[in-house]
Amino acid sequence: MIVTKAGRRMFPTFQVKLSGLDPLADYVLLMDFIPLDDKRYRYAFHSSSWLAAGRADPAAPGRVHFHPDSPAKGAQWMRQIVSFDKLKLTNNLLDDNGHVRTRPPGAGTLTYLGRMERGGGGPAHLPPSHLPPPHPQLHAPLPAPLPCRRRDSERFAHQNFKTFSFPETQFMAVTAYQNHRITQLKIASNPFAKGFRDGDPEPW
Amino acid sequence: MIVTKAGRRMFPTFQVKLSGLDPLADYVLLMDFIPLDDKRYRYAFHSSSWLAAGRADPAAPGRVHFHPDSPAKGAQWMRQIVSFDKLKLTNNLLDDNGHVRTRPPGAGTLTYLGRMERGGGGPAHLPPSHLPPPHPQLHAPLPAPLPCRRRDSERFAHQNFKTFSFPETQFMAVTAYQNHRITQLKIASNPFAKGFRDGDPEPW
DNA sequence: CCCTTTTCACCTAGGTGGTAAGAT
DNA sequence: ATCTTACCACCTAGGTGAAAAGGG
Repeated sequence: MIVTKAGRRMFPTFQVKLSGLDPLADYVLLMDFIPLDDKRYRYAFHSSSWLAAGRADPAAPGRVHFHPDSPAKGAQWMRQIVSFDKLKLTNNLLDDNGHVRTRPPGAGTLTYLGRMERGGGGPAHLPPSHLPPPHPQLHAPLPAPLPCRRRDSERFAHQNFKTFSFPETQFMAVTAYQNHRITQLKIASNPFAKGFRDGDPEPW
Repeated sequence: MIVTKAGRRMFPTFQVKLSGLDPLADYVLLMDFIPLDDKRYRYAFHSSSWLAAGRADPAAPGRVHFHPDSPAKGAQWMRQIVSFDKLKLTNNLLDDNGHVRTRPPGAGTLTYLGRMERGGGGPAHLPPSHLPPPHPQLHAPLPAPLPCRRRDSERFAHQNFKTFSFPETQFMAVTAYQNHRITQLKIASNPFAKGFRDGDPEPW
């Protein structure tokens, strides 16, 4: 994924379909990102692969992205696919513009994973001792006590929530694409990059 | 205001600054429109004025527009000006696309007034016997019982809310502008109509 | 040298009133 | 005759990767 100072959307967007919620209970849905390890990577063009190259910067505080519809009833969340298309990735440690979200310090080459959470919110980032998680898993949200709106929610943490992560959502965070095939895949599939397409439609 | 089948934004946007709320309580903010009378109007070009011309269609059920940030804490509402810029006016009696909102039946010439409400929501339209209100007033919201999210809120009505209306927010709903000076005012002030401006900037 | 930031042309997405055609 | 709809050119607003410029 491209990461910028102003914040860049993920593509494709992280989307989930929820089931098993209490239709009448209120839920807050949120997402954060966990480094798969504490290494820094470098792309080796000759072998077309990522090579470990030193340690990553010390654990960034790790921010949390609340789904804008939070809080909402379980019935509302389950009605249709929940899309985190407003989420943006940034490498700016300061600037916390509204929905702009997490990424680690300087190096643009850490492996990340979308993690969806629930509950009061809070510093949902796992303590460094938990890293790296062997296999990212996806967990699902639970009902919460009612007074939970954004800010207020951030007090409660690590209680009454389930976390889910998906291995297939791993990605490399970069400030510029390293692999030309990734670039072409994005150009071919992201509507906003249509201006860079040439010729043959949709072989993806 | 122009009113279309697909829904048209108001311009200028209805905005309010709130004070006196309980910072920690949850509030739902909503808005609806009340005909100033039950007459139908026709624009007389020769006198440049609106003339009453028969009765309006029977009271349309009158829909309600919930501010998208609802519910939120009083502190959140008071932090900055609350803008209803997502609100749209429509003359389509059926089609209730998300945020699209009220307007009466056929005639595009009724006088309306933005009315902001609070509480469970519900059929906030006043019964016909209350029409026309002599002078539209603006009322302010009150704290509500917690489980209030959109749909669920619509059960509760006429309880625990205050209504405010402003005389200066009266307008004529039309399907096409009748008064050329209104057209020019909109073109001069609405950024999206910049394409129709010619020459001199901002004499408004 | 490698990585990041800035700027840009080119898109998507959607809000304007004008205009002509349609509806009653 | 009057009101409404559908379509249009022209905007705002913002999401793309490319390319050039900047920084350690």
